[in-house]
Amino acid sequence: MAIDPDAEIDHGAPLTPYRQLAEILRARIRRGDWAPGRAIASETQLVQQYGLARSTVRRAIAVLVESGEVFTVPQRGTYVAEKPSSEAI
Amino acid sequence: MAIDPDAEIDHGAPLTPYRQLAEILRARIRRGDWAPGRAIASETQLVQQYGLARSTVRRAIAVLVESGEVFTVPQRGTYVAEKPSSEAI
DNA sequence: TCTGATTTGTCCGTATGTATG
DNA sequence: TCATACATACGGACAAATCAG
Repeated sequence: MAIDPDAEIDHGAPLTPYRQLAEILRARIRRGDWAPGRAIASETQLVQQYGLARSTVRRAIAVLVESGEVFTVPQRGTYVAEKPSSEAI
Repeated sequence: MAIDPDAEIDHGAPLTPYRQLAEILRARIRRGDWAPGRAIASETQLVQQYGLARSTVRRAIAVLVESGEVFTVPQRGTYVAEKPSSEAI
């Protein structure tokens, strides 16, 4: 059961908003919205797109950083990590 | 993994443009585009070649000045430093 | 001496994005 | 939600010095 990359945040769902967003972003990366090495949407854009607080968006990103799927560069943005065993650039 | 001397600036990359340019210039010097004691391209030329603001170009040059790879002469240009332990002039 | 082109030096303001409270 | 701070990037403007003619 894959998560819908185009899903929206459901504040009434059992899963907390930040976990929902983490799953959505994960699905969007898998779909190819942002290629490895490229920046995902900025925090400001995600705040506007999903109607969440900045702190919530940052928490969602932190989940993906924790799992090594993305990495944040200070004063630059959040980037999709390169796949471990995949085709070279 | 050597940096490509012919690379272009990628504004979407994690590395900031001025750092990218610093690496490119470093690679070009190593390649021999400009010999030790010779002036590298002027700030204006670099602005045109790489599509960056002059302040960004200057910041990139500052990186190389900081590391002693080049030195700037006011109203003259930026020159490639002589190699520390190399053949004399 | 003068003029114009070139080059670096310096400052301004605006915008974006993250970091923090 | 709001505010502030910091780093980065861009664009513009002007100054000062150099050099060629």
